[in-house]
Amino acid sequence: MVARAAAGAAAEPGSDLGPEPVPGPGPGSPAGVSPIGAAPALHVRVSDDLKRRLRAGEWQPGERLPTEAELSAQYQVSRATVRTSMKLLQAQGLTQTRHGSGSYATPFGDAIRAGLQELRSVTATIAEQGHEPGMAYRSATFRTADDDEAQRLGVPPGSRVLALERAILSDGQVVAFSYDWIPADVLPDGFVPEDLGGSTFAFLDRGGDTRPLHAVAELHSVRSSQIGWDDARPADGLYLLLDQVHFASQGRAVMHSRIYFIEGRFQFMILRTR
Amino acid sequence: MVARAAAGAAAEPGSDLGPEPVPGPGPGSPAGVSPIGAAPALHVRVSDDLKRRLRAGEWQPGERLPTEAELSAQYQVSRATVRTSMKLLQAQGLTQTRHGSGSYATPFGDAIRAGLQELRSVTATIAEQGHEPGMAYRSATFRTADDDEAQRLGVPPGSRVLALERAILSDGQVVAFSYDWIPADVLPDGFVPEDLGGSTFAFLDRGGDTRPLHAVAELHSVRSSQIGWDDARPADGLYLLLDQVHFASQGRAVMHSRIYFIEGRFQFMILRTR
DNA sequence: GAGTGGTCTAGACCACCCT
DNA sequence: GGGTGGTCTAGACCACTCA
Repeated sequence: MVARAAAGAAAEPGSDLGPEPVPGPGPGSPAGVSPIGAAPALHVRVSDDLKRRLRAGEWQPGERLPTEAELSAQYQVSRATVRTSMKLLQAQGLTQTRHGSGSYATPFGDAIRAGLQELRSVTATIAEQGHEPGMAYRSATFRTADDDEAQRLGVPPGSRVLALERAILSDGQVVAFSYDWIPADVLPDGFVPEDLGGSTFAFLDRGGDTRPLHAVAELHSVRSSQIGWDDARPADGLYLLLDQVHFASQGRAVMHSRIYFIEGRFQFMILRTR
Repeated sequence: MVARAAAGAAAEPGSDLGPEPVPGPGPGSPAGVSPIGAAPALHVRVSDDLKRRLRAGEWQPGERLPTEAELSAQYQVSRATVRTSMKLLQAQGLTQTRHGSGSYATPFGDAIRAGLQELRSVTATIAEQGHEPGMAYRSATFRTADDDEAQRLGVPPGSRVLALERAILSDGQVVAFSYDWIPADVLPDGFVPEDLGGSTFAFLDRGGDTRPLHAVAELHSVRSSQIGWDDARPADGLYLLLDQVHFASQGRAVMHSRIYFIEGRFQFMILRTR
């Protein structure tokens, strides 16, 4: 059985050539230098390059992309890898694929972006939408987690947690009130609240093994006069609540957030696909 | 080159054996008969069976599932197929996978399911959560689209649209009020409202080129006494509004829906990843 | 260092679209 | 009927985890 001796072996380990179509269209491109660390997976590089070409307008909305076989030849990768890349594009709503016909650039394109399914900090989302994010801390105190809170975070009842209360701003206007709880053992030794800086997300990222990878979010409609503070509160007391627990590797819960978005001040978009 | 003569060829076409672990746990199960039409893909059957076993409690939350190699042997499929199945489970938040360690049943479990990012009909979501979906039409009438409506659907102002008003039920209880608009030219010749049947989604699916592939959804918190009808309305008038336009192939808008979910009666979950 | 998931390849056949 | 995407297999090597 089994022919093919020298098969297997993915892309040569040393191949640090950035994403680029091999015999492709333009002449030798400047090759986007990969910063440090491990190179992204092949299918990610291919996908990134296809994104670049889409942005560059190589295929207009509705236009058909090259066939999988053609892309496979262009990038010198297997068709399976091309297919994985195409899946990424589809998931981001950049292309549509029709069985027996081909893959097409979607008419939407840039419009999307603020998708809820992608785990990003609120401030990052605001920035990406072209606004100036801001943050106003109201308090940052250590407390003892009550039973309910401990359960959400998967820590023993009575554990210490850092409780935060913040207002999230966009172009100087309050768009949300955020209540966060972070288990004390997630924080580094000698931590003081000042270390948090602007984004808790960025802070957890720096921790290495506390980097949030997933969040399980629940959505609710809430009306209350008890949420928020000062005159930033909306008159009607109407909020969209994003109640989420963030998980790092190992399935470790690193933060529980309840973000009350003031209805009408923040755009919530979701691209739904199947 | 190329050994293996009788390779390739997926599962024997005739194999209508429902999803079941081959040498697996329980003794020969009654094999859920697949109704009509094409059998689901192998990886879907495997995935469905794993879901069944998860529901049955074969692996408790946090517990490790068998390795990919083991599952590959159990189901007599390639590891690649097992991996595709696992991806489905992950996307639905039922399992988490840790590189070098294994796949684990999530601590969330059943709660999830209603993942917003997956485009499914509300009735399908209800059914998948183990409840009995229902639908009560209040009206189905042809109207002239106003400018705003026409723009959302990408049809000329003044076009005819079918306007629907429905209540969505779960186990006999109203969980949402739905207002839908479908361009008349999406409907087949000789259409009468009775053709709609239970799910508009299923109806559009039958149309071939009207099958919804994407939806761009917006979320809002709404409080109003004008939504809904009869005594099914909640006292506080609080709703979570899912305002979405469905697109079929070619980027054609085929339906605009505003679904007002009664706060507290429907679980909205999103698995956010990066 | 053994075990487990992550990535990638080459090849095969099927289902669907279009001309 | 030819072309295109959809599914599946077998095999290989790599990266990570954990005892």
